[in-house]
Amino acid sequence: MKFNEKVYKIVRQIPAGFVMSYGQVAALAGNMRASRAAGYAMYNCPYKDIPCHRVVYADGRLAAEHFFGAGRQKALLKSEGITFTKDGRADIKKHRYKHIIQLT
DNA sequence: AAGCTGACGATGC
DNA sequence: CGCATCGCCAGCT
Repeated sequence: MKFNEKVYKIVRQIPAGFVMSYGQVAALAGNMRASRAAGYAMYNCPYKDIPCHRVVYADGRLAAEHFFGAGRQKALLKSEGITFTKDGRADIKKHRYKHIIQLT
């Protein structure tokens, strides 16, 4: 299975109300340093059932508005219960999903 | 087969 | 704390 496929399966299993960093996804996909590759995988976005909006930067920042539209990702996350700091970052400290994810 | 690219992350200043 | 730089890895051309 390709790295990208793993990434998709992982991201797809992130429950609403939680977020994961690209690096976290990459780690679960097999390579802790492949955060960029994980982002590349998201860029492909082959399936629409992938909650790619729940994947954020390690520091809680959201992806560039260019991909989701102005404030789109933030709105989605907020609607799922994610809280934000005044800096505009997702409160990843509280909502980071740290459970094991199955790749099957 | 080789090089280029990018939804990243850690460090340095 | 914000900005700049370097290093990383998988995929694409």
